Amino acid sequence: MANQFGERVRQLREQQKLFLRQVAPKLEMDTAQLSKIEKGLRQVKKDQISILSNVLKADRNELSTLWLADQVANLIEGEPMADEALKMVLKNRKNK
Amino acid sequence: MANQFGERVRQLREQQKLFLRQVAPKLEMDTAQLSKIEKGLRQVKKDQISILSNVLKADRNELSTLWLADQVANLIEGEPMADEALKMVLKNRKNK
DNA sequence: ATAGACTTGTCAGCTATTGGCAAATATACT
DNA sequence: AGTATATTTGCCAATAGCTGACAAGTCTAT
Repeated sequence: MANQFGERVRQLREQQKLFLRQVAPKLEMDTAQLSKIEKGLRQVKKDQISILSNVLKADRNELSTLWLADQVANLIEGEPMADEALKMVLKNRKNK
Repeated sequence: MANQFGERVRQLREQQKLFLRQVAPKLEMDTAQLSKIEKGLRQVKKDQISILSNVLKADRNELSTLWLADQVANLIEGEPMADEALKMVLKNRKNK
């Protein structure tokens, strides 16, 4: 299961030398939840992504992109027609 | 909301000159449900896709691809970082 | 062994989705 | 007009899936 988002959050948090205990309250959750988010076992809410990027002094677009890429990757994982479907989506997007 | 899958199903069903009433029972559902599926208001189950492609004499891969493309399109719709995320997913897939 | 950081498990409560039916609408035919 | 057939829409109980909250667990260092 793709979890680039959670891994990056952990990396950023450790770079800032912050503990789960320090970050979790900013998101109004406990350390257990944040731990699961970093491990990809729980979903983060979209509005929590911008809070996270503030607390971790990260680029909001970077985190949003990683989060979305994980969603897509999980959706298509194990799907034989994944490549064709992705190409189709890209093609349809360009026609706009 | 993307619904290439449902539109194609309807097209195929009409080409085969079949009524909802004739197709729905093969999927163990009523006409209302199948109608909603064709309109993209309800999800079809994956194992129903192959049944549909048999009944409608269609290519299972084509329908699977359309279905998956819809899922992805709905997931990323309205997301500012959609293009970057899609590119990231494609790039990660190639490294395998 | 105590403390601190993180992880894991559980589960009630919440939310979203589904299945099934009934009623409404649309279209065609007499 | 009315009748018949096809499709659509609305509703809601049942189900499935997810979340929040807490407790208990592991791991590491002192």
